[in-house]
Amino acid sequence: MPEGPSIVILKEFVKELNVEGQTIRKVTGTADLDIKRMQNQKIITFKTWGKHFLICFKDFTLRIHLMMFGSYRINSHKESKPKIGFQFENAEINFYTCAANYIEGNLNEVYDWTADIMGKKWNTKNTIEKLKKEPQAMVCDVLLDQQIFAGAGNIIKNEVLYRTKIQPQSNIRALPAKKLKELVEETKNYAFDFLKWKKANTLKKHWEVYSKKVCPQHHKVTKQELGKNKRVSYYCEKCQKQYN
DNA sequence: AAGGATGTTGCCTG
DNA sequence: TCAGGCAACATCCT
Repeated sequence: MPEGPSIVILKEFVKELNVEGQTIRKVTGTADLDIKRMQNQKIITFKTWGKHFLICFKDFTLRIHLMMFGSYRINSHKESKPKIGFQFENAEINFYTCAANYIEGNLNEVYDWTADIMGKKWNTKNTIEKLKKEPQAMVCDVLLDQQIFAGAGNIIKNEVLYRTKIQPQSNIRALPAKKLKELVEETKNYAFDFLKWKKANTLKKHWEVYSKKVCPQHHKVTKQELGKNKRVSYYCEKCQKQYN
């Protein structure tokens, strides 16, 4: 489910319900949280930041993270009890297998909106500045750093590195300025391609290295756990260059 | 059909 | 003491 673009799709679906400004009739669920707090409260709006789905109330916000296995149903439900579910006068939203937490006060004090790769305030220059502060970092690590590329996940990481022809172990400091800029710009470009393909149900079809055995040039794809986080990197040793 | 994976947190250990 | 490692969470696809 996750990665930023999928959360944007969730937000778009939810906004179509036109429940912003409406009062929640009933909140149900197994979440370890004071869920009754939201009952009879008016929803101001829905937002996203990276992989976070945000339900905003007057003085607080509910943050939902779908993690690896999360799912949701709109105007329907699964057989299992939702982790958290909302009933409106004419609509229903249910979330399963997610992490839910309250954020108190002003969201702008919690979130750096310029970090969200799907957001309006995201910008190349700002992101390059952040990257330059971590010259020793590997590109496979920074692409998963939510403070820099909020919303990027392992699919985006691998596909962007293939597009930009950079091997995942490369260090930031070793990338020529032009290449660094390309890396940053392509992350946003790929994220929006991801959004478009996900909506069309054709995302997997467009994978060039992620979960693939061969790249589009018919070279063998290397699969390796790399970086601080030991997440899997898929890359082509022939098409992608190692910088260091 | 067992194994792996689009993610993150927090506990345990050396 | 604290950073790093790793389990936990929980579901669906291959």
